[in-house]
Amino acid sequence: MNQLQSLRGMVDILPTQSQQWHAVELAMREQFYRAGFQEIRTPLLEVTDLFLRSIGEATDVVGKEMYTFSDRGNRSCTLRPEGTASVVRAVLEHGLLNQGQQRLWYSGPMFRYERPQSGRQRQFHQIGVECLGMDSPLSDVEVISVAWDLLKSLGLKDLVLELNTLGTQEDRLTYRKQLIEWLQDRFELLDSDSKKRVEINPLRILDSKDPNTQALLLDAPTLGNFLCNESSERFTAVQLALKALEIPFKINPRLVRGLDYYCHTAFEITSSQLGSQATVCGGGRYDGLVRELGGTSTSGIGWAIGMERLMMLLGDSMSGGSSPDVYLVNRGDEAEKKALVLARRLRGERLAVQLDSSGGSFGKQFKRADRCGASWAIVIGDNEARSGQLRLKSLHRDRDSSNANEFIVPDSDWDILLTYLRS
RNA sequence: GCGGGCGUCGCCAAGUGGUUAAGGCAGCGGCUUGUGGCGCCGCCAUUCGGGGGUUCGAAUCCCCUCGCUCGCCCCA
Repeated sequence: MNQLQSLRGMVDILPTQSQQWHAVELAMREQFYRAGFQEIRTPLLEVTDLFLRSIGEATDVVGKEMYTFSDRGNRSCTLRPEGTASVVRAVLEHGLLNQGQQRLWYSGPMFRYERPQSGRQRQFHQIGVECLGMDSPLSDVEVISVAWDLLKSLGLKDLVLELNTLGTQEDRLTYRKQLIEWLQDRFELLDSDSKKRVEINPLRILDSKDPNTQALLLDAPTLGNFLCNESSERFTAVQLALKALEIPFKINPRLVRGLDYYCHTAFEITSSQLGSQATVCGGGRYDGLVRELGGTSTSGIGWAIGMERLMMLLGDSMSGGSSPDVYLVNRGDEAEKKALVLARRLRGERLAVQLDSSGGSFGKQFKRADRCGASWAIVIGDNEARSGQLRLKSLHRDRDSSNANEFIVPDSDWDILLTYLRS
């Protein structure tokens, strides 16, 4: 077929689904408002360097997944692959930290050039929060609880909170050294993917899917043993606070966030119902990022929820089309004009009004009125136009009963008309 | 980037070498140009993702290509 279609991995959200998106977004705004977060909106396009410096050049996101191109001024630009870097950039650019801590939320499309599959698209949507200038372990837990409660409030079940600590930069460096040594001693026993990673990204070998490698790793040194006092105390504090909030969690020592800027608390909320892309929410602490991007050392923590994955979990539990209150059946030149005017007036009264503008017999127009689920039909034909009357007909109730479902109202009697339509 | 599955009307589909490519839903028109939901009738793929080949003959076989989908890697 020569038919034009959307780019691979770019998905349309059709009217039947947009309803559910609105419902979810509304629920989220409400939660953010109550938790004291404010919205920030940043551009979709940023200077490539922002992501190189924040996410890390060795990561897959930067290495092979960015939509990068040169603009007409020959600047290297990138469609944002995630939200945190942009938010931090904006906060620094506008000096928001001079006004104290920041509790921000954002939402919008992100872009990653990957092979699409279930729960993964090239343009996808995230909604997330970023807190800057808050370094108590309690703030980790508060932020996690906002995500947890949010997902719970949408009626999701079977969620698992997975938790880990990545320690400080120094913790990881010493651990990394030890791990590389340990791996090099067993180099020949590793799978081919892991062999390539020994020097580049040894921590990720811990997450290898190869069963032999996994078996081997049972005896490998673990990051837990390399944590400094501050790191392990913090981790304990986080766990205690989660228990106090009665949020269940599972420690997953293999949970290593893919982006360089994470440290200390790392977490994911997963669902067994999502197939192989099980993470619906992921986040963690990133105390080094602000300085990395040129600000004064400031702690940060945040998370992001993948909207498409969330929608998959919700099924169609929150969908449901909207139908108009009134369908305006009209026929005849004079009647059409009156109907057009009436439609506007009723809309001014906050009623949802659909005007039949395709003409045809009354029978045809009623068919359409019925199909769109309107509660009321208002009929204006030649007779009504002449006599200054409106004919109302209830389309839902009283269909089979003997109750009257048709009423005649003078078009000058606005109050009676509205009373009917709102009943 | 690498594997597996699949591609027949807007949607769900039958059809696996032989004259006009079933059927259902949706849509449109009519019975009914002053009244909907039911019913009945009619219309709705010169064409089977695209290109090439084999054959007297292909949606059906072969090759190439494009797309979708699931998985790997990685992430939300």
